Amino acid sequence: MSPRKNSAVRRIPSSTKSEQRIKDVLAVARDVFSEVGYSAAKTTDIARRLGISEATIFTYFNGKRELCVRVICDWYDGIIAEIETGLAPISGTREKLEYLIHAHLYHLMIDGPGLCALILSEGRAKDDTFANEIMRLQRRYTAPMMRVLVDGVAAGDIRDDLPLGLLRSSIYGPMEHVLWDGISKKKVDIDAVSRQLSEFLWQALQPPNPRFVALDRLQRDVSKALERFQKAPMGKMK
Amino acid sequence: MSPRKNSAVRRIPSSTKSEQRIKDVLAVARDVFSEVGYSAAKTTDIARRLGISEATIFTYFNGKRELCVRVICDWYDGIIAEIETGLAPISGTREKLEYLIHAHLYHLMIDGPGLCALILSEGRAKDDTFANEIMRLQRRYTAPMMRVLVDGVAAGDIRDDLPLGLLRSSIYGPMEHVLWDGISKKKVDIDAVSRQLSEFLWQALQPPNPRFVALDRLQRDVSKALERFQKAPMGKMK
Amino acid sequence: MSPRKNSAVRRIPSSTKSEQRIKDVLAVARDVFSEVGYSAAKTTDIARRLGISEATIFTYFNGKRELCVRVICDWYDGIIAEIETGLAPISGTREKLEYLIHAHLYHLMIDGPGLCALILSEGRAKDDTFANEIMRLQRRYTAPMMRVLVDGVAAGDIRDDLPLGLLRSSIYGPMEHVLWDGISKKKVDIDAVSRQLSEFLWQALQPPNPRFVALDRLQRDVSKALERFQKAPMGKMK
Amino acid sequence: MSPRKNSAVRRIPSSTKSEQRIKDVLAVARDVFSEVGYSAAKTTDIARRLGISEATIFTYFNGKRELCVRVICDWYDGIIAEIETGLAPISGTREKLEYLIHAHLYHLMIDGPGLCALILSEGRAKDDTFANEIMRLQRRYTAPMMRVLVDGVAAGDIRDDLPLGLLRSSIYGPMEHVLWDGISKKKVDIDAVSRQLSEFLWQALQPPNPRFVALDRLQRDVSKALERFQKAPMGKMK
DNA sequence: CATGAATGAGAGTTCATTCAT
DNA sequence: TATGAATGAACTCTCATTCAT
Repeated sequence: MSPRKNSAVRRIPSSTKSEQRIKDVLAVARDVFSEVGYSAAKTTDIARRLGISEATIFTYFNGKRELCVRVICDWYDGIIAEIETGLAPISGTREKLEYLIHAHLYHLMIDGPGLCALILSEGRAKDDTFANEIMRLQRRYTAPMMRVLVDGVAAGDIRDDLPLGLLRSSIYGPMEHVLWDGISKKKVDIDAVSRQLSEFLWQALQPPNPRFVALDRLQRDVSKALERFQKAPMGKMK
Repeated sequence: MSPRKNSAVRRIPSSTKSEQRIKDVLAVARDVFSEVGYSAAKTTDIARRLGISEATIFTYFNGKRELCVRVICDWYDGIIAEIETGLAPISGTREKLEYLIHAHLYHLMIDGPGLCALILSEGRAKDDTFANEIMRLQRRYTAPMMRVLVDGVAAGDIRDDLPLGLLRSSIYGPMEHVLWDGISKKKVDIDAVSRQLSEFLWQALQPPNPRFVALDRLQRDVSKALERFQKAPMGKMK
Repeated sequence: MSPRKNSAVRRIPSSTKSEQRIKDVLAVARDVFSEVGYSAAKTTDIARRLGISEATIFTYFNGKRELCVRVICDWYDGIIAEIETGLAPISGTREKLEYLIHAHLYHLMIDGPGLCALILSEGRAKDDTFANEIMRLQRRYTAPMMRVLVDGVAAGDIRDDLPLGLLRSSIYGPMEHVLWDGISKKKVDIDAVSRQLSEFLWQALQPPNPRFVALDRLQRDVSKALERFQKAPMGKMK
Repeated sequence: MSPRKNSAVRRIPSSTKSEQRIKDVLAVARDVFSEVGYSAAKTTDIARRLGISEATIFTYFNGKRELCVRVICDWYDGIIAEIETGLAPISGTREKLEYLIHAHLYHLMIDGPGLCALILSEGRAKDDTFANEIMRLQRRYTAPMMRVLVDGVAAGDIRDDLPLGLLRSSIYGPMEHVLWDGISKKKVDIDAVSRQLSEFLWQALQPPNPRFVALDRLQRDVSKALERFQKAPMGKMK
């Protein structure tokens, strides 16, 4: 707790004023990182936008990297809180799913693709102690959705024949793509897309009607058999 | 194919030896870019791994950017060719879908997520002429899948009540996520996952049984009504 | 004078200390550019002579080019001011001419031929926005002389049968050559040379005595006629 | 004479074919050096224009510098020869002067300002053994003009009260300026300019009429005296 | 003799970071 | 506490030059 200088701890200030400074810096840093990505972001730029000296930033943060981590963490924290709050009063598996989809699209759309890309690219920085931090947050972030799925499975609303991880990927994956598309296009109608997507996914998440599955299986087998037959040599069939 | 002519025309290598060099450089460059991303990749590093001088790299490529573009293009070209070849003899909407899913997972799994992230993050370089190149390739890459979807819709195999773009996102999105997960884990059973995923997606892609949809609607409406009722003030109903 | 705003805006130094640094850098840069010319000058060298880091130079100037421009501009500015001040109290066309000649030789002799050559060779940098700057300064620099010539012509002190541009060249040209010679030789007696040169030029600038001109013309015509006659074939003149 | 490799001598080839090669290289090199100056000229560029390998150039010349020297020397040699030939049949001091002025302007105008600047800037390369070479050529180049001046003085056509060096500078200086101006402007009418310039200079070169000189002196003295008088304090003149 | 290929030795520039004040 | 000033350490890219073939 005594003031060290060599390694990690340096953040001494704690007054109210300082806290405000930190918030200001984080806010601007978020903008900058979002706009241009981690490596193209310049501390000079952040300082200039704030109208303060570059050195001041380093008074509060141990470096660009740490600053970036804080930005990402704060962003996650905020969204997680909001989503959890919003989810609480909702009941019904499908309703919850739709809410989560809408919320995800909404927040990422608002905060822009910059942060999204930032997290994606910076999430993998091999050597780093800070990829962990992000992973932890990601787990926390997806936790509500996972609970919805688990509960849905337990209640029989959701099929139990596929691994949960795959389901999760099948929900968040499309959304990321949609967001990605959204960058180039003018606008994405979030309400419409989230409704369509949740319908699409809901259909996929239904416990498959065994009859249908069997039929489907039959159709495929017959089809394959037929194909094999047609390709077979016509040879000596006397 | 023909000796490059597009940009500031450096020297003009074309012999067998040169071509080998180019291949070598591209191979190593692909590794490096995949591992650390565009801006963290150092030409120094590429040269050192090859055991050649940095200058040699610049003899064959007009700069880091061009090198990176070539890496990405070559990678795409290779995969596109393979996938198109593999798809040709397959018939049946569902079979084609499954093949494409499997192929996508397979190739990206092999080449690692690095390239994937590379393309994703470098695809958005605001000002650049080279985002175009990537976009073109991406379109070419997804073309077969799009054709399968279109044909499937025409044949009545696939629902026509959702925009094609959303379907595309709903197919490639999950795969990306799966691949992303695959990095941390040791191994992903590609065969299993692609089977599961295509089943999941197939169910979602079915033209919804009108009866089911209606039932679903009914269930939701009743559910909501019930909820509203339960939340209503119990007040003066004597 | 005000904090620079023109180009890509690096940091914004303005205190007394910074101004001193800027002056120091400019002084050394002037030396280096003068000694070896623009492209042979190395920023490393400038930094080493100052005993500072190369990076420090780039803190104050946006690049080698800008630095060079500043050097040239400052040099011009200084001399222009001095010359204009010195010229003011002088009256008489011939006296003004002699003063300007002396001042030009004096300043350029002191500052060495390096800067002269620098301006000459860098003045023509085809594509550049900075050739303009130099042209503007050159016009300002020669303005006093031009006024003297114009006034002299008006007053009848100076001949009006030759284009002003030619007169200007005929005045500055010899001086440049004299300076050029001055490099190799140890010393040039500026006072003597400027007296001789102004006498020489004064004679040339006189409105030519029509009588003399006519005589001169006659002499030449006769001379030519004679020559033609002597070269003519002696043939059949019996 | 045995083949060395370490130092200067390397030019082994001497067949007719080789000589052609050398000429070709020199021709192209002249173009390139003229166009962009010494340091911006690239051996690559020269080679490419010739359609040969860079290495070939180095087979014939020991380096860029040497190549440049050869270009300059050859250029001087050519012009010197032409001028001397052209001068021979001309008689009359003034006629000779006019011829030399015209020839100088003509050749430098044709070969462009590039070579001119090249010589000017490269003439001063402090350490170099090759500035000498150029100086020697320059002396040879101006020799005819010097002889004209000397003879003119002897014949009483040209004033003898000024140092020859000054006269030379007063002749070549204006021409250089005129050429320099000629770059920016579209065209210079060489015939007109050389006529005007030689008239101007001729008047300046005349032995000054002693009567005129005396008058001039008188005028100046009186003028100065007057001025002094006017500036004098008006004080106690009772 | 000509050259394809490779490179050493820098050049200018950038930027996160430090530190005395 | 806040900062003006300075910089070390890299980075991408250039080019005259060499040398085995």
